[in-house]
Amino acid sequence: MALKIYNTLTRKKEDFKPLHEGHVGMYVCGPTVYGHSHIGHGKSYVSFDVIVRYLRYSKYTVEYVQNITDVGHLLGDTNEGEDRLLKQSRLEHKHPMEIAEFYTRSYFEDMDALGVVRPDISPRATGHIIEQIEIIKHLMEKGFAYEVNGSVYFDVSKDKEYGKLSGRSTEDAEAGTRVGVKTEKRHPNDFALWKFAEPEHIMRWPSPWGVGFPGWHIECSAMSMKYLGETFDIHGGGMDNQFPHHECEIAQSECATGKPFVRHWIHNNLVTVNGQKMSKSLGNFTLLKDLFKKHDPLVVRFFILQSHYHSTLDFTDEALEGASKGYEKLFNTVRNVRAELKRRNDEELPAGGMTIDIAGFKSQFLEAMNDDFNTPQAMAILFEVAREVNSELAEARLLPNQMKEIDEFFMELGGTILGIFPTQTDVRFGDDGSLEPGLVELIIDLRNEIRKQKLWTLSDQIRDGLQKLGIVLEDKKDTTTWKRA
RNA sequence: GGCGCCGUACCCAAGUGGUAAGGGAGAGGUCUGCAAAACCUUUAUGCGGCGGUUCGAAUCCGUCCGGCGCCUCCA
Repeated sequence: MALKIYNTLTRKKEDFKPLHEGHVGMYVCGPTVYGHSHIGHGKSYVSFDVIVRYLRYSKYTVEYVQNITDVGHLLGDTNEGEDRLLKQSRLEHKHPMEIAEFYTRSYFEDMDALGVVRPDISPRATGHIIEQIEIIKHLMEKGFAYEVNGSVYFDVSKDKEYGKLSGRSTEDAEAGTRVGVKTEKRHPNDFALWKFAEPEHIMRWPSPWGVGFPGWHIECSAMSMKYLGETFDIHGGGMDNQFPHHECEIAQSECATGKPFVRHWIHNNLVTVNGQKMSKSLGNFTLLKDLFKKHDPLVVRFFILQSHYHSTLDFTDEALEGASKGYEKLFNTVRNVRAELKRRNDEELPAGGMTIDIAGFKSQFLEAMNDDFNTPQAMAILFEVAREVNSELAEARLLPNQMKEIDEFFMELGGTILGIFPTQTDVRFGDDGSLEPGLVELIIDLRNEIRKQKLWTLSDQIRDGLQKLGIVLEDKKDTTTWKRA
């Protein structure tokens, strides 16, 4: 079954066909680094991470580029706006580059925790000023841009296709423009490619039009095309960037090269908090670092993937609690299979007798993923398998080779593709190479001797004591398992 | 005003023409020294309301109601 992806450009689910067979060039708009990442970043980059992981699983070679915006762009295309990075640097009394560096590290820290695989290239906007100027020069030469007082603007009226992504005409946009705003632009929809720098503007570069800094949209065109070519396969980003950002990217890129810019546009939907829009201007955003204090980052990842990337996701305590319990249940199964496998690894038993159709479930899972990355559907499959496995496990009916097959199923689909299970040596598996597992197992053995003698008070005392240390014991039919709380 | 999205059980959430996945919570049961975990049963004759197309619609069309997003920085 072929992979289908919803394409914002055509508003249809399409068969995915890369430009060059077996290879995918993918660009996703990265963060502007002037603050810690919030749950919106989490949803966005986890969603695209699964897309990259799945493409790679599907045997594509993926070149994944995600920019770091370290130029603080103006709030709007007029001169009265304020540079966000500069504002933050003033607040923190640090050089803008130090601000950018600090929050870039913070960003990667949070993404690492969420299990997001790092992009192949994380280009910085400030490192590609020359490339940006080159595109602007082309646009000037071709008559798509004009200069006013040291700033350069894209002339929207010259681009007949402007509006094809967002589906809005320039007339529509004009009707919604506030009146009374003074501008040096010829048309309200024209956007800045290069801005003249006032003396107090710290981040500044020389250009053919004087000292200034690049406009907001041009960096993505410059960096994506530099690393992926003038036409590439997938461009992703948040729905809020569909207009004007991506519309402008298309305009300036296609007018500069005369070639189609992007084949598939993928937009992930936004996050709400308790039913309300989360935005910087409303100031109600939840930082990932704060959320991680209450929930395991992998639970957050699980929660995100439990809804489709194209749907809005409402962060409420109740929903997150539910996700946490669900994750615990699923992961318990994975952990128990692993533990049981380890315990009985040496047994030589005849194969066969497997009543769980692992191959069938696997193809159902892949079918869900092929249908525009339907992760909620895919995760439902994992739960169905877990239920059957738990059943068999409780009756001790599984043989080591069968458990191995189940373990591989979970690690491949839940681990490699969805990234919701940690790697095998993770502390969550109680197997991180420390002394602890051996000690706990020794205590369990001793306690089971005590239980044979029916010394319940003492055995409960041991269990409670371990509980306080964060070790949870579970007495099963003929064995006792443990996990970290 | 323009463009667009959504409305599925107490909560979260799949399902785009064939008779309602999955998770959480609740109820009952099994197992168990207890606890925990797990398993089984159960919880929407109905998918915002009303019309229409169809043998058949949560799914398509119309309309109304309700919620939201973009049009200004944001993933």
